[in-house]
Amino acid sequence: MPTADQSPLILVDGSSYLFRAYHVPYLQALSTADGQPTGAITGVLNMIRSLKKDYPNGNVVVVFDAKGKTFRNDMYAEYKANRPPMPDDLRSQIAPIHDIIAAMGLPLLVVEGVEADDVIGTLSHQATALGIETVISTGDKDMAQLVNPHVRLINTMTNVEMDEAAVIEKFGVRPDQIIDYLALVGDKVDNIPGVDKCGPKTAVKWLAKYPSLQEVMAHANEVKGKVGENLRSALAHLPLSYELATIKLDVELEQSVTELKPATADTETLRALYKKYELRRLLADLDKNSDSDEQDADAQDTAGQQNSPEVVAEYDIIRDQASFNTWLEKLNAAKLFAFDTETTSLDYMQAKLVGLSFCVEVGKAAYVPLAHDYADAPEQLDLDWVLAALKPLLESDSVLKVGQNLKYDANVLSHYGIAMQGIAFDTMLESYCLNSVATRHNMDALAEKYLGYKTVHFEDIAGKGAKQLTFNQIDIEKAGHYAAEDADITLRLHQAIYPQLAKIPSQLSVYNDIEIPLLPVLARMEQNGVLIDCDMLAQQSQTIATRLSELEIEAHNIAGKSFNLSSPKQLQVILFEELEIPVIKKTPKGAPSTAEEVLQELALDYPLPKVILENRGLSKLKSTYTDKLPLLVQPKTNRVHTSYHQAVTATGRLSSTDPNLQNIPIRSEEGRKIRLAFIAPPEHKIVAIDYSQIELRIMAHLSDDPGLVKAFSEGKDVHKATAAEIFAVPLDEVTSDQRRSAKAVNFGLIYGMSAFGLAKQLHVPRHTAQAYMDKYFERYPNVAKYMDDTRQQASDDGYVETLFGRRLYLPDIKAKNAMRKKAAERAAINAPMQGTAADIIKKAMLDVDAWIQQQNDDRIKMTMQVHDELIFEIHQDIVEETTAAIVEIMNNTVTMSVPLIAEAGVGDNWEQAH
DNA sequence: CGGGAGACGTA
DNA sequence: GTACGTCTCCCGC
Repeated sequence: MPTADQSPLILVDGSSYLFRAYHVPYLQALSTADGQPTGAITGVLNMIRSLKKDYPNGNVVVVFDAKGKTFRNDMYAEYKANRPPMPDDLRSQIAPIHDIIAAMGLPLLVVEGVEADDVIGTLSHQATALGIETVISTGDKDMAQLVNPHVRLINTMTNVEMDEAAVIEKFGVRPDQIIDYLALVGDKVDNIPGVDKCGPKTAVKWLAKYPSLQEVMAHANEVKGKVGENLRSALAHLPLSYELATIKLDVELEQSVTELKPATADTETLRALYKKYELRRLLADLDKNSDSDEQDADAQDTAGQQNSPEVVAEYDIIRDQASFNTWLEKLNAAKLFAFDTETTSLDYMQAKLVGLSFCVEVGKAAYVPLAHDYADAPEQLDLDWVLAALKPLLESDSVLKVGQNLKYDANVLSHYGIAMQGIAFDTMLESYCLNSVATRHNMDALAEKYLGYKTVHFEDIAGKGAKQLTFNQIDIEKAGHYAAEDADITLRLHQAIYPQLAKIPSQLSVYNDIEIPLLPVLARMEQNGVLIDCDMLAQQSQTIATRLSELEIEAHNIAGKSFNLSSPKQLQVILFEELEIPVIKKTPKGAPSTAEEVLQELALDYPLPKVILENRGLSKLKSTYTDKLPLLVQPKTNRVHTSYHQAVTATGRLSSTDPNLQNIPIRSEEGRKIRLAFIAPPEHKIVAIDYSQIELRIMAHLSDDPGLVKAFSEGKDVHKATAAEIFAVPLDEVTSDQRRSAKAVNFGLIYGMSAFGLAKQLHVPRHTAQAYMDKYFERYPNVAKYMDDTRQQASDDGYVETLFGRRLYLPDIKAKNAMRKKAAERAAINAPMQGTAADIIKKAMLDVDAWIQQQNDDRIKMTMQVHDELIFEIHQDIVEETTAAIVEIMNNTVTMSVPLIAEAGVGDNWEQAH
């Protein structure tokens, strides 16, 4: 039985047929006895009927233009200005058509502000992304721009089908050149200006010589004769014509393509409507077929419940060349397939490939075991042979892949000489962009949330703990089911999540324009790794160890007994019970706190806290950094390779683990020394470039506060400027203490602070902190307004957004618990700033990486990202010009109402580079 | 052996 | 006051 996913999508351009049917002479004559014209109704309905006959499996969706102006009128007031208003006898037929289509149970879309073309473009674009075949039924030649291997046109009135080859035959240009063609030729009816005297022949001639409108325009001077002059004088308006001729692919729709499913026909309403409009043939059909029609509708409805976990799965385990070749052909023919690797380790640097799984069509997946090596493991296909056969496919840009965390698979495959391309979709990132906090984004959680399906867990087949097997030790049958299911589930998840994402253009663009392109960039950075001076760290560990034992003896002496300095619980007893030191603060669970700030304060009056503080700081440094980092050096590369996690944080930041390179010490003197061990290879320099005050600049931009914008635009020291405002003193009389307070206020604002929090931070009374804040909001009123608006938006919509439309949902914003609600409000204030900063540096990474790729010079490597900072290794011979170029790219990544400033440091190690 | 608590490293 | 990851201790399985 064919699954729902195979049924083609039939998009009907209702408006195009409406006009054409209206002008057909024999239809014009039709009307009801009381004079209501019905020719257009009949024409459109006949056409839908014939489509349903030609595509019995088809999922028919009908789209009409909405009344009123569209965005094209905003772009160009003259758009369609020559069109006469719609005749009344046509207008009166629209509502009946809509009613009848609705009663038939067909999805009907009428979207204001755009044309039917744009809705169709968007739906066909979504369908292509999901691997769904699409047929667009239209009489409009402009739609030829939408044709691709999976989208074709059918003119139902002439019965002419048009695929890519047919477009080339009819127009003489490829589908992707149709917009260029239309812009050059222009359109009298729609009032789109082209090039005078340039008709189809000339446009084709030009586009054969130069591949795009842009190129034609670039070479306008080479075109001779009168038409050449016309081309040159059209240069100014051609971009507009191009825009007007471009069908939108990202219209915001209430329902995504997979949600548009037929409902059961409302036979009674349909009968009444057919009677009313005297559509005798349709009425006769309805009575004749009423039973079977309803059955059809039911059958379609059931099939429409996609992603049902009940669908019988066919999982192949491929161990012979013939079956493999059959699958290879399937993959080659597919526009999109899901893909997963099975390996021996979660660590992409250590992982050895054990098998591969694929899925082209939901419910049908294959596992290719390659390196199962338990006793009695059956013979498997040769790993090198399989990889060689798959290499062209995996490296093809035009065969699209979907996976779950493909960065991992790409990293593993890179060690087998395969540079994956065509990474088009990643379900982990889809879920993350849709809602970063609704769920974790691992496959098990996604399958449960989006498919209601419990997957086989790795632990179910491998066991857990020290006895856990690695994948190569697992029985091929068990492993095959698990692995094939992973590929199958991945495709199902994609079909479930992507359409939801596609409904919101800004979220789709965060996915398509930031996260997906960032994936290979992060993979490259991870592969690059960073160079560590292990000897230096070992020496530091030695020094710290000596000091730690001194401190331990000292602490035991003061306490009068031996205890574990790193046990907060034992320390509590010593400090607050035995030494009877007063309790300053309690932990959330109610125990007396021994946190740093408490010990700092106690250190003024007692000797032990000071010793503990130094001990804690040093033991953290030793265990987390000086001892640990050398253990993480990969023998293969002699470098440390972190993992950047792209789907972890609520706000859009990256995170880093194994090791976390984003919390290497910098604040304390001893801590900073660890950065001395982050070194450059011979003849290279470490270059660190960070965005100065990026979050405050974003606050200035988002709030559009004149005072704050001015301070940044004039390149002032913004904390000093803030101090001058708060304390009402001239700029050059601001004391360092005032500047420090102002800085705390600025940071506090980014964190959604209260006067209480500020008071604690600054060690001033609450009313003093309140006075600072009042004064601040008085001097920067738009900041106050922005904060209020943000809180309001969070409360109204349940989410806040970054400048680029990345959303953070805040379910707690409606919490009954006041603490949680307040916390959600602070997160709401912080997220747009932290998140926009994350978006910006991600975009900068894309730009910088693209530039580095273009240089094609392996003396330039991007190695780390630390939220507002990028770190590079650059050869000493080119360090100056390369650094300048990267700074320039980072400064111009986005344009805001305040300048974005990147500052570079160069050195032999990370410490020097600061 | 797993996981919570408490502490502390970063932006 | 925001956002993270990792360490140790220590309880309970």
